[in-house]
Amino acid sequence: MPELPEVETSRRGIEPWILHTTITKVVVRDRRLRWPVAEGVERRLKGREVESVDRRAKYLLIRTSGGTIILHLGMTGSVFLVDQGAAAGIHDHLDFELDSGKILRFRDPRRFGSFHLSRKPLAHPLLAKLGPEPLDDEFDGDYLWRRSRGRKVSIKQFIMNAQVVVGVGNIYASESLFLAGINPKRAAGRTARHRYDALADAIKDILSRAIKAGGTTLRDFYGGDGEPGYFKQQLEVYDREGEHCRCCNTVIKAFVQGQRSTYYCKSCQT
DNA sequence: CTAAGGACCTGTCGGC
DNA sequence: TGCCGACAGGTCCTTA
Repeated sequence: MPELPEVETSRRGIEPWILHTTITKVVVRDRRLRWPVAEGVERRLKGREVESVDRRAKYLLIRTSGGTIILHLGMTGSVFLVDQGAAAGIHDHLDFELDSGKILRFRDPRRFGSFHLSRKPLAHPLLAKLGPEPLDDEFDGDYLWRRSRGRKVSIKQFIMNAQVVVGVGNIYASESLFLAGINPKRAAGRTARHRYDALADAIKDILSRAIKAGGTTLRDFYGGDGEPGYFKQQLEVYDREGEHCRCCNTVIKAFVQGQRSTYYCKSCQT
């Protein structure tokens, strides 16, 4: 479900509700997430105040005096607030009860999401080797070009690799390649420097606009405030197979690449 | 080191 | 109406 804009939308949605509140109780209904939820997290978090709500890649980082909660939403995860006493559904795996009378609830039907508690979250094995944030200044065309030398993978799979750059998932990979005019099948190592300049700019542009629109809701994404994302209306190629390119009227094609669907316009993207 | 494929899960949708 | 396969916003792990 969530790529970087959706996680950032979730972060902004929950932050005002949980910052500087105290966790009075943690309820784990199902420990079977992507990795089993560690024993004892309930005790470690009880009575702790939420000191900050951050994001690194697609991870939400909720810092408390008892350690930092590292939450990943996987494909179908979401976080939202409900009033205390609200009935939990079958996929509501985690509750963080707050002294404000609200509950921060984690729901995840497919259970690809994860929950960890760490004193040093950025050094956690899952986060330690991640590439740069796409919206940071250190991420640019020169960086992408340098990292891509000698790589034979397609450029689409290259930018979806979190060790190269984080946060670019299946939707925004197709979208940014369209915006940069690059064919997704092109080999990463055989793509010219000036194209990487355009691609880095496109990634920053797409992600910024998607965050501004509250993310993309295709099926079931809702931000922490319960609102869907409105970026779907701005998608140029993703999920538009058989429809016409808004730029040149060519029919949008789809094919599978690395077991993920890719959408593109064969006329605009070379 | 890189690249490719499988694995983990549940829900939904289209076709027969 | 009911069943069955295909597919879905992620990413780690194993194998070659």
